[in-house]
Amino acid sequence: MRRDVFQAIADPTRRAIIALIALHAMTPNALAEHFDTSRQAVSKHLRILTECQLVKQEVKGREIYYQLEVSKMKEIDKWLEQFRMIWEGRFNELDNVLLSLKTKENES
Amino acid sequence: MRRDVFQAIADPTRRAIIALIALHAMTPNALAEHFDTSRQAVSKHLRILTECQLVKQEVKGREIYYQLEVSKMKEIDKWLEQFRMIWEGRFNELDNVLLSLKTKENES
DNA sequence: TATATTTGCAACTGATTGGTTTCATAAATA
DNA sequence: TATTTATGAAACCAATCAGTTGCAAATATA
Repeated sequence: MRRDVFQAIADPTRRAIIALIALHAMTPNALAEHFDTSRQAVSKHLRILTECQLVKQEVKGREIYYQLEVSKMKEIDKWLEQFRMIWEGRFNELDNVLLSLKTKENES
Repeated sequence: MRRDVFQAIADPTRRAIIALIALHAMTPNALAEHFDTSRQAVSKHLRILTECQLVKQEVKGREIYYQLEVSKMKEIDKWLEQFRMIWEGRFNELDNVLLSLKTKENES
């Protein structure tokens, strides 16, 4: 199943999970206490987040601590970059980005 | 129908539409030429983008020019802010943000 | 005025989503 | 060893999604 960072953060519960584990690693059980859904539902969200590498696991006995893969969050930031230039009125830099995007496109 | 910016950018076609109209306003017909889907499908995407105020329309005769509402893109940027502090290792600033988030929570 | 163009909307469809309940497995503990 | 705890996986379900085709309305053009 092809997982996508943008699809992963589309769900509000998953965004809340991300915000929680950004502070410190947490187990599924501990996470589930913060939500109205079942532990299994949280587990499914964690699977999706794992599939797109937004979180990583650290097994500790029978517990699994989930923590945020911060580097993956940068992908969203990277996508925003082009628009940030627009809203900051940095049109010259925008031209450069568009050029490099086009070059990449031709490469692939 | 409650529309959300994060849900809106979850779809790759919608992200492509956003990238296109970020450069200059476009009509649904012109946009549809860039995709393999029907004009009506693009129109549905535009409706979703309009509902969450990511795009705005400018009617010109029988044509409708869609353009990006850049300010709405900042919402994503705003959400990223807390994590950007983590990946930049600016933990002191992070503390301040978390504090203000908690204060806001108590206010509402 | 008759016709062509641009667009949005409605109805339908198969796939995906987020949730549930039930079960299996592995580790900790009595 | 028997039991409890922590977890993931499977099967199922209602709702939503992204696409389609067909249509209606409004504007431009012949």
